[in-house]
Amino acid sequence: MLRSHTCGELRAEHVGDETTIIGWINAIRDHGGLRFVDLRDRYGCIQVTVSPDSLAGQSLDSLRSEQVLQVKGKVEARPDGMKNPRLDTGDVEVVAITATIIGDCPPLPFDPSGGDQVNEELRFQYRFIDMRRDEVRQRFQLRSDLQHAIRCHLHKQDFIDLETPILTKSTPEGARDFLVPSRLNPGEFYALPQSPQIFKQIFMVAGFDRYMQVVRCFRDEDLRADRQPEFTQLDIEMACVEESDVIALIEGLVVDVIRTVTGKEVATPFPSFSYADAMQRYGTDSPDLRSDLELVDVSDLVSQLGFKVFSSAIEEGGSVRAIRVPGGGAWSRKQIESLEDVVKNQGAGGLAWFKRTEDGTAGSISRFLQGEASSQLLDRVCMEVGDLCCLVADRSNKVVNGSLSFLRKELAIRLEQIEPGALEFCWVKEFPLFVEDEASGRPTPCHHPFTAPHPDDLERLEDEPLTVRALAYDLVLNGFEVAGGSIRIHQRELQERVFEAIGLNQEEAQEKFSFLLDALRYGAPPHGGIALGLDRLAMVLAGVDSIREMIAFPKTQRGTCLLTGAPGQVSGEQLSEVGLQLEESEPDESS
RNA sequence: GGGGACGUAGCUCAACUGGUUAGAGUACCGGCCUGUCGAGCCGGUUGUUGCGGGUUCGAGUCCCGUCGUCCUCGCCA
Repeated sequence: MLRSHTCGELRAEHVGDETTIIGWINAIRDHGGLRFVDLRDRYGCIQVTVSPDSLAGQSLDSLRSEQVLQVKGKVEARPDGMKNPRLDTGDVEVVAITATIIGDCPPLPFDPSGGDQVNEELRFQYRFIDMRRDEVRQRFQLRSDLQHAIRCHLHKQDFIDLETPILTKSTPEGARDFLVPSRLNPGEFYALPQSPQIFKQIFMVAGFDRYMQVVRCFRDEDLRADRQPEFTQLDIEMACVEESDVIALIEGLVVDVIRTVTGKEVATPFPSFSYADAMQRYGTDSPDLRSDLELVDVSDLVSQLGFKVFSSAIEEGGSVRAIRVPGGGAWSRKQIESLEDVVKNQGAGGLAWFKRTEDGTAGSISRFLQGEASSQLLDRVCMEVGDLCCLVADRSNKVVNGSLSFLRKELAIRLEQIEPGALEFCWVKEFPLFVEDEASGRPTPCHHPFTAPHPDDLERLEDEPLTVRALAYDLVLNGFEVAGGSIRIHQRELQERVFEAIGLNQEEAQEKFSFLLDALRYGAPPHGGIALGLDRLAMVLAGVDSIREMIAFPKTQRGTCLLTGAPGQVSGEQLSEVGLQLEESEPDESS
């Protein structure tokens, strides 16, 4: 070893010992003859003193931040009054006998002590420097601890960790696939997996009745703060289970690993909503329960108020819904009207509002608030004096829900309801099995085509497919979807009925999913599972608001890697080996 | 594909309604300094204002285009 100790481990008990340490120069305080050098590694930071008195005839110039320095010296107690209680190693210091720059470093492209304030572009371009920072190191330590705790927990419960292919087959539906050309089969392509869905079901047929894998997944879709084209899932599948078994397993797992990595206690069972309830009360299928604000449907009451925006929205099949803002009556007109942008961004025409005052109501729609309907409205929304009520009306319930769920988020922030460090889980269940595809008008799977229909709704599968609920469930944390799963179809006949409902005939289904359909014929047990977005969970636990912070080498919004420059061009030879030719990229002359 | 924000010294930012030689902190370089821990003191260097075009007597500032990063809608079974 080139070192005898790490920079974080020296304590008073080491005083008098000889030591050799290696670390990065965190800071230098130069007093002329005497220099203090803070040497840092993964484990901590220690003060080294370098002076002509201590150095064995060596002269040492040009020390600079982030050089890698090897110091041989003696551990000494710091003089009284010179100890640093903010450092774990602050009772001692290393007096250098020799000091050698073993990894030089030019002036830095950015100041690592600048925290997350530094331009993200630079941080990710020089990620090796960025990752030396404490905050960043701690995030990756947390992520590692999380994965370790998950594996321990599941290992103890008899789960087997199995791997699935990265080079696999493109399947229709779902997200866009990343494609990989096949040299041995010119003109044909592998796809990178969007998830190991079918493979894990095949494991169930094989009898590996408790499977887990921490696995990379790939989806070629546009990026977001919480979405990367490659991301990591904790993938789980279990045989001989019902929905409640999967839910119980995940609650136990999540509570255990969060306790292990953060020390926090999370109460179970988690609150649970049907999809319909979640949409009704929060306007979204991933409600953030850190806020207790709820939406209230007032369509039936406001249709009689004589306010045309409301009545015409309802006549056209839409709705009017409200959010009560406790204490919002104190907000200025300007503050309230700034909320309008939030709902307009989601397609709403505008924001209606009123305050309840001592002597009635005030605000944009108060002149319509008269009579019985008006007092019923105040009652239903539970308006008290000093409250504000925000309303959105639209012919599309989707717009009403969407805009109010965004408004709810904004209100929660303004009301300071979002407590730092809070972890509010909930389940959302009974998703629709299908949603209507806007282009074709055809039912298309809401989750994926192997999701089991709710047994109570089976008879409507052919005639009213859009009303059939699924045995599907999402786990939501602080408004982020962190896991999603379902009970799967394990009978080939039912699977064929579902394919039929989404417009896949037997031949097409056979062609696309023969490997699964065949497996289902050869003794498939009932099974179900879930996949948990590990980067996202880690992101919430770390208290950061970008998934990129939890990925060592993340992609930019345009899908490029700032460190490597990927994606890049390849040679003509490489292309021809895989039987590909690039289209001429000619300037667009469509004028 | 749509909407929005940003781009000024290595870094973080400033520069009013267009107006003198584009500033500050920090980093960097030089000098002083043997008990600092955000060390201190003195001095100094650093700019294609992302790029290209336009309007103007005059553009960091206004307009058009373009590139990059971020947020967001669509998209993400």
